[in-house]
This record gives sequence, structure tokens and C-alpha cells, in this order.
Amino acid sequence: MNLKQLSAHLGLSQTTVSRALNGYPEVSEDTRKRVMQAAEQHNYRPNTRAKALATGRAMAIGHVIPLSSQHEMMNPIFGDFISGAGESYSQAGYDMVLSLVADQEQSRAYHEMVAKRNVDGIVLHAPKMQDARIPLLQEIGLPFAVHGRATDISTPYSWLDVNNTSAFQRATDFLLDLGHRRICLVNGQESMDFAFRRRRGYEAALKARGIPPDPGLMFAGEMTEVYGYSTVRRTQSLEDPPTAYLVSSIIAAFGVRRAIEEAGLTLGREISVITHDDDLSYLRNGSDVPVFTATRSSVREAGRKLAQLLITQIETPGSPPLTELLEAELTVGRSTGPAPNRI
Amino acid sequence: MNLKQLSAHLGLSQTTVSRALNGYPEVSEDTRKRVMQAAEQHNYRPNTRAKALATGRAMAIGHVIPLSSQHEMMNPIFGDFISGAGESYSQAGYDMVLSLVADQEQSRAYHEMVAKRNVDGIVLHAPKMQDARIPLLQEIGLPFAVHGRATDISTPYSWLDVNNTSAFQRATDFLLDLGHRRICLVNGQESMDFAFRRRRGYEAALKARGIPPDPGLMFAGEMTEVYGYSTVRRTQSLEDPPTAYLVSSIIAAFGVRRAIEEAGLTLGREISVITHDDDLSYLRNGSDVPVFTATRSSVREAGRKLAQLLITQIETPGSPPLTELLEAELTVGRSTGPAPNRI
DNA sequence: GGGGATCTCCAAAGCGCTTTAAATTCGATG
DNA sequence: CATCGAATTTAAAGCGCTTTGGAGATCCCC
Repeated sequence: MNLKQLSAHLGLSQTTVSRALNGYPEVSEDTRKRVMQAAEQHNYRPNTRAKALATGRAMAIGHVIPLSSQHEMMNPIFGDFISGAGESYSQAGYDMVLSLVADQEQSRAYHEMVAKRNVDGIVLHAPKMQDARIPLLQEIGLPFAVHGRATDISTPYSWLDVNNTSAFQRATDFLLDLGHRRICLVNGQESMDFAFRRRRGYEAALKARGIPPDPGLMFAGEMTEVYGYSTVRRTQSLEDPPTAYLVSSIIAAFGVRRAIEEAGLTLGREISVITHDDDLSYLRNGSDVPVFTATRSSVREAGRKLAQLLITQIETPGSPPLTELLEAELTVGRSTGPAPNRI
Repeated sequence: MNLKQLSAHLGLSQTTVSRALNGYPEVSEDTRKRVMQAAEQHNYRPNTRAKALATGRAMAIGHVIPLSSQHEMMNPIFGDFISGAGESYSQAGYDMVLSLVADQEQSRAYHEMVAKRNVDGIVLHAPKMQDARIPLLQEIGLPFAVHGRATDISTPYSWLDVNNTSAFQRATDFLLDLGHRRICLVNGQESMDFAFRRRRGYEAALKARGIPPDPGLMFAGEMTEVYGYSTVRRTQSLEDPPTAYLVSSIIAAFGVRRAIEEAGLTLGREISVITHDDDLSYLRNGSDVPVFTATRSSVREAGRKLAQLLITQIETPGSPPLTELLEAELTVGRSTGPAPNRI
């Protein structure tokens, strides 16, 4: 059933039917009702492709996922982020199209997207500190929004980010308040912008108390269980081992916990742990009481909001870039406690 | 730059240019070369929407993700699956469009997709044993392929699945060969088809040796770390506790391991564990030597193949449904060993 | 009752592409 | 040299929708 058939069936012109369905005022309420009903009854939906062609709007938003950084991006948080974004999209009537693109083809991919005109905007994932994709998209002129930020880029663009710096600063402060002085940072790969910011927060908190950050206690790597485990093993054999760990991901925190328990130590007594918790639907931080003290920020919520932000941006052309900074909340669980007294 | 402009620029008709670009034979090699070059130079890409409208093919494939079962579906494996599928799509020139749909709107969503005509086919995720979506899609007539199978549906349809039954049967056999008799199944939610099949494999192996399956050793739940942990806690306090665990997901296996180690037992000595391993990019089963003995099957590979299968299906209309059954491999790690002698 | 306003509705153009049917070119052929 | 046929090229008709520019009705007012 297409518009032509529907309007023939109704004895009306395509124009009128189209207008009735799209809520234009120059159509009487009577006919609008008739049209609506007939459309409902025949399960009529305008053909997306034709509509897109006629309006110039694709009603779709693209997510470009770099394939090379699959370990950092196609990672635990992806599903939840997409799921959040998807909610916003379906509410606003947008489709979401995913493009998996090899790293060296990034530039080509964006040009292609804009030339093919099958999306109205793009969401950028996993920005690096100085991300070439941002100036590229600015130059192309396709609306876009970034999940995260790129520290080294100063021209304005739309983004939504968690305040990683303040989250990790507060977490570090929290540990310092408990008397910890040797705090180990188990960070993500520092080519990623968020990891850089987290380290900055951590260092700022230390410096504020006159404690020089110890490079021997700062680690960056892919956030796996094994990475967390082996980092604890390594650092606990130092002559002056850390009494606390600040971890960038709950998966790595699992490994941290395992190493600690394997060493016969108790979480929250001899050793404290704070992890960042993306509040993933399948990786809950405990069931009722949180297991880990954590800086929490729902990545699903971020997806929802960023999508919303991009849609606003698309639908109000000429608007200035929009930004939103989410604060992570610090939830206290059972993995932190006062620093043990060492003699 | 659109076709009209390009052909004006070349002094040719749109027809000729279109044909030259699409490889039709009725155009001289000379002009084809000229056209190709000009297109390249001006970075011309046909407008997807116009092309779709003209050809009737959307060059896009839809993935419908049920929102309600987000915990079971928007889960760890999703990112890897999508990433694999994405590779196949981009190779074949297809886009991937994701739809997050609330459970009660499933039917409406499919009807809408076919009416809006913005996808050429659909991938179905996380089938239940008797999944209403399959007959619905068959009736609608839109090509589709299922990741997994629906045990209770006998009419033929396209699917790709891991042989869950044989995988878990082999794993159980392996444990039985090691002398284990009390084997605990830590399964996923049994409304999911794969979980049902896994239990069937487990039970078949037991029965083949004359061991009646003990309902007290069979668990089904959402596959979280805590679930694995608490299942071990609970079962180890039985009067005749299991000496082995067969786990459906590596995340739950983390919890299983934690509970075992916390109890002062050693993995692979007092207690053996086999887990299913989806070979996720961010959840490696150890770095060099696998930590867990596992039935492994790459979910990324599954994505790649299922996408391929669906594309074949779409591009050869009238073809019978295609199916593919992947065998999981059993990789022996350090989590299994002979059953301890109990007196 | 004539002359605007105001409502409704419609014909047709246009979005950018493919494809059918027809026209043109050109070398070869008798 | 007229003619035929193959090789190229083109004009124009769609694909299904929106939207511009009018055209009829209808109504109100003087």
C-alpha cells in the first residue's frame, strides 16, 4: 500500500493525504480523521526511501566504529551505549546505522557517508586526545557529536562526557582521606582521552596533598581481568607496595580482587579498591550492596543523552555546538577502608 | 555533486554515466574510463536514497534488539557479534541498521520495517525455544536469518548456530572421563533456546553413563559474576557437593573461580571448571595458556558468517533457507583435573 | 449580490537515481 | 552508394513521496 493507492482508495489527491498524515493545517479535521483511519486500517507507512529523497532528510544517524581499536571500543560498554542511544532514536523516529570501518579508511568512510547521504548526523566514539576525525567532520560539515572529548582540540564541537578528571580526583581524595598514601592507578590505554583525564584527576589529588605521583604506581593497558590481576601481583611484590588501587573498569577490578584474595588479603581491610563503574546491565556491581566502592556513571544514560543532543543539533540548523558534562557519583561499597598502619 | 551535474560536466547523458559506473556492457571502454575518472576526481557517490528508491533495494540489513531482554541480549556478546556482521556487510556494500524495540512492540516493529522498506533483510537475535517472531517474519515474507535456533519451530528458516548440545555433551564427557560424577550445571536462562540445548547435552552425557541428572545441581539464571559466585557457595555447602562445574559464560566463570578460591580450594585440583567461551575480544580466556578449560566458539565469527548467509539469501531470491551449524572446540586449560578421591 | 478572505483541495514539479525504448553513429557489406 | 546491423548513446518514464502554486468552495460584509 503506497500513497497513490491510499489516496485513490479515499478519492483524494496525494497532496491532501500526505498533508493529513503529516499534520499540516490546510486540511479539514473531517478528512484528516478519514485519512488517518484508512491509513491505520491498511497499515500504511510512507516508504522511507521516497520520503528521504523528497525531504532531503534521511532520518538516520550513523555510528562509525573504528575496527582497529576493537578491543578498546567494541568493548563491554558498547552494547549499553548503543542501547541507550537507540531508545532516544526510536522515540524521535530515527534509525541508527552502524558502520564498522578499518582505521585507515576512516576518512574515506566519512566522505562516503556524506556523499551517499544516508545519515543526517554522526556519533563519534572513543576519541583520542587529538583526534583527526573531529576536524575532518567539521570540514565536511555533517552534524556530529562525540562521546567523550579530545583534549587537544580547541575548536568547538558537540560532545557529552563524564567528568573523568573530577571523578578520579574525588576517588583519590577519598582514598587519601582514609589514610592511603601509596595508591596505584590501573588505567586504560592512555591514547584514549578519557584515560588521560583520569590520570590527571588522580595526579591532581595527590599533588594537592603534596604527594608526588610515583610513575611506578601508574599503569595503562587494555582493561581485561588478567590486566588487573597481574598489575596487583606485580605491585604487591614491590618493597613498598600500594595499599589502594584505583581501577578504570569493573572487569579489571575483578582481576584486582582476585589477586588480592589470592594473596590472602581482604578487600577493604589490608587493601582498598575503587573502580570506575559504567553501570553496565550485565556487569552489576554486586546485587544489593555494591561490592566495590565506585565512581559510577551509567553509560546507557550517556547514550540516551548524547543521541538526544545530536538530534537537537540536527533539527535546529545553525545552532552552536552543544555540550554536556556528566558528574560521576561516588558510591561507597565494601572494598574500601582505612589504610592499615604499617610500622 | 550528483549524477546530473556529473554527466553535464562530461557532456554525456545520465543514462550513459549511470551505466558506465554500474558496469553495464553497452558502453564503450573509452567513455567508461573517462566517467570513472571524473567520478573519482569529483568524489561522486550515488545518493543512497535515490538509488534505493529506483532499484527497490535498500542495501541495508536490520537487526532488531528486544529491549526487555536487554540483560540477556544487550550483553557481552552483542558487540562482538555486531562487529563480525559489520565486516561482512561493509564488504558487500550493505549498511547495518539497528532497532531497539520494546518487547510488546516487536510485531509492530517488523510490520513497520517491511512497510517502510528501509531494510532488505533482518537478523533475529536471541531466539526463544518457541519464538513468535519467526512465524511472523515468515508470514511477512521479508528475508531473515536467526542467530541460534528455535527448538519448537519446525518450518524451515535460515539460521546459524553453535552446536550447543554437542559442545556441552563433550564437555560433560570430558569431566566424566576425569572421574567427576557430581557435575553442576551453571546455565543461562532456559527460556533462551541455547540454554535449553546446553542442558540437553549435559543430561545426555550423564545418562549415557547411567548417571541420573540431579535437579539440585542444575541452575539457570542471568550470567553474571555474582550468579557464578553464589551458585558455588550454595552448592559447596551441600552434603555431597559437586566436584566440577560446567558454566555457560566466562563472566559467570569468574564468579565461580572466585568462590572456589575463596573457599581455599584450587581450580583444577579439588574442583574442576569448564566454561563456554564466546571468544570475546575484551574477555580473553587468559593471555597465553587458557585459564579455563572451555568449549570455545567465536561469536564474532558467527556474526561474520550469519551476515554472509543472509546476504546470499537476499541476493538469490527464491533460494531455500540456508543453515549452518558451527562446532565448538574444546580447549583444555588449567581449570580441569582428575576428580579427587573421596572416601 | 459582488468582492475579497478563508478554507479545502488538487495538479504537477521535483528529489537523484535506474531502466526501457528509441535514436544515432559508423563500419562493413553487397 | 544505399543499406543493414552492431555498437553507442540518449530521452523520458518511473520509483513514492513532499511541496509549490493555484483553483474551487464557502463565508462574511457592505
